[in-house]
Amino acid sequence: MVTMRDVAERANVSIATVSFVINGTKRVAPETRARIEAAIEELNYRRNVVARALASSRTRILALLHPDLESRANATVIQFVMGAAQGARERGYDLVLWPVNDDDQMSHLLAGGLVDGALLMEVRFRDSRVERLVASRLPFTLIGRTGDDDPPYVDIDFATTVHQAVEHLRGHGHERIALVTQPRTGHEPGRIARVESAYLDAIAPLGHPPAVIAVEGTSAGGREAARALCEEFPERTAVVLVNEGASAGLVKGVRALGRAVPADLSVISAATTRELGEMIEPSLTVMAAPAPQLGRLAAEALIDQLEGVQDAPPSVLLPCTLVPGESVGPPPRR
Amino acid sequence: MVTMRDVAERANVSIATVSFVINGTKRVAPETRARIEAAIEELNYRRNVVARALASSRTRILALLHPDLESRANATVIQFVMGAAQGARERGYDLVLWPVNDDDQMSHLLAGGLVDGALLMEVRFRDSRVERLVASRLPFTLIGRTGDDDPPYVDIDFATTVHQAVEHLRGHGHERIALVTQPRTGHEPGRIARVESAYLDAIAPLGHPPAVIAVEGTSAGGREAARALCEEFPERTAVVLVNEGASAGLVKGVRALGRAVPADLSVISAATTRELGEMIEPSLTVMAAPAPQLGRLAAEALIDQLEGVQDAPPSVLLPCTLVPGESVGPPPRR
DNA sequence: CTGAAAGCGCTTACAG
DNA sequence: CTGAAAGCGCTTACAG
Repeated sequence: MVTMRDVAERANVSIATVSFVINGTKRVAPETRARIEAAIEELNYRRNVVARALASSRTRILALLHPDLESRANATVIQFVMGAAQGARERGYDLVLWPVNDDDQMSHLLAGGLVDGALLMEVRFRDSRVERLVASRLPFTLIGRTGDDDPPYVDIDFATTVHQAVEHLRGHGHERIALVTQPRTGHEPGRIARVESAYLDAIAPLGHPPAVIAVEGTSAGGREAARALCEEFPERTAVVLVNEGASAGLVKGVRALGRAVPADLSVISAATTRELGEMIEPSLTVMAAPAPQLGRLAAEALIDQLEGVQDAPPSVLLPCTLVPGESVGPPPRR
Repeated sequence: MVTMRDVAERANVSIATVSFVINGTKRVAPETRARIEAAIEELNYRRNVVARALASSRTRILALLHPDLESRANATVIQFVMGAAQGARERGYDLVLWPVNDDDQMSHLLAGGLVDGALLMEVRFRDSRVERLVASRLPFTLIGRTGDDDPPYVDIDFATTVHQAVEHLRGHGHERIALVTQPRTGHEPGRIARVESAYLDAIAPLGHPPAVIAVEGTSAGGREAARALCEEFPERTAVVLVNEGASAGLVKGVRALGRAVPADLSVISAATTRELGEMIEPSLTVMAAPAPQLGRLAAEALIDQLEGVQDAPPSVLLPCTLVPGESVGPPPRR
């Protein structure tokens, strides 16, 4: 292994000077710099990142803390992860995956000193992991939000997204619009509450009572939502989904119950990928999640924080993008 | 920050002894050990992983080298990634994501000394990255295979999988079976060739000429395959897909051309997730890829290699699992 | 069974 | 503008 000492010897300088040149931390005479750069080139030297980390007490590694995604990983999640990895890499950072199940394990990892900061996925309304993170004194950025006065976060702008979805349906003449979300368990993702209130807000001017259906993010959940829609809310002419995993099941379920999409029921699925929309028959109108961008922004926001960049917005909110498919049409005549 | 020195002082021993206790590398008198463990507990000490890495020249970090997956990430890929992360973590290793586009960047990263070994995804038939990896002298495991005499790898057993798919269709009475794969570009994934030859092998006893259709792994690709099937190979009564991304498009396309699934054409999609099958209408019969297991096995194989574990099988091949849906039935009467 | 000490390969005040 | 030296927090022969 070629070390900084080898380079220093070849260039007839001290290792300190080599370090200054590599890091650009101090001005070095042009001739000296040239000698050092030549030596680096000739020896094909690469600075050892571990030694650098120990000496500078900065590892330039970020952790992505996430629950077990092996099973229920949806398409937006991977886009998010890859966006974060890409964003970190471009700034010279590495991203480690930390599948953590319990808070103790998380604290343990955090205390090891491997990472300079953390990205926390799937943030829930009251999230004990956030407390642990705060206690660890490690800088971090949330993906999603907890309560109101939040630490730095990036998130989908669900309020705007839901409003636009409702607006799109209104533009087609719909007035009785249902919402399909996920169940609010003790530790629901913070977004459920936000989505619901945005929905209530958006349909208020229409003068019809709300219809909220919460089901698991699975095909079975989607079919259950279809049944609820047809039986409990038969007057609804359109539905907004904020439940990626249930989207396909809902459409299949609705059609299995003898109702056509969009002739009898218009469907719009928010916070999913355009690819999902294309897979379903009829092609689903979706609001595509800005997952890759959010992943990248999350990494960048954290790095800005670590490097003390000024004027960096502490938090970012991005809406989804409407991608019209064939699942929205005019409401049926009665 | 609490260091090993703090622990040593409190327990009245040298830091060497603390190290022996923590790592279990040398026997230590029970009383001494107890004192040290108590001190660790009281001070809530955690060994610094960076210092350990530098001193032991083992970082216990693995790299996952992958192409840009931001856009075309399919469901099996994320399962694979998460499986690898999980497997590494359970053995006390960390997994960093390295989105690498060009070989130089890869060599550069490899030379930094951050990782003890690498996992290479999406291996192609002739893959220059493998050469770089060999040149770096870093241990690695491939996901997928290149040519014949391969370095250690884990892969889907495509031969067995395709045979089983054909067998399943034969069990339903099909004899004219087509194959849909991906295009063989200059750098095709190594699996395409394997899949094709397994297919040729499996249908040989049926006595009908092969029908191979290669399309992109997208909805558009799937529709193109549907057209090719209906127009160029109208006598085929069943199709085996080894093209996750084209699966939905193929079914939609076939139905759009007025042919029913499975009444006119039976469809089986290999190396995908069961979730994908459920999303499509009619529910697709799939051969579910053992992606989470393969990810885990890849990490474990690499770690075994790093730790010099004996009797560890150098390479692993796992077939997919049949998950019956509603897309396979008897061939149409003519 | 335990300790003193060298060393891993860098960074960073400090001095000149 | 450059260098000598301390130090980051561990591991690991070596000695006793």
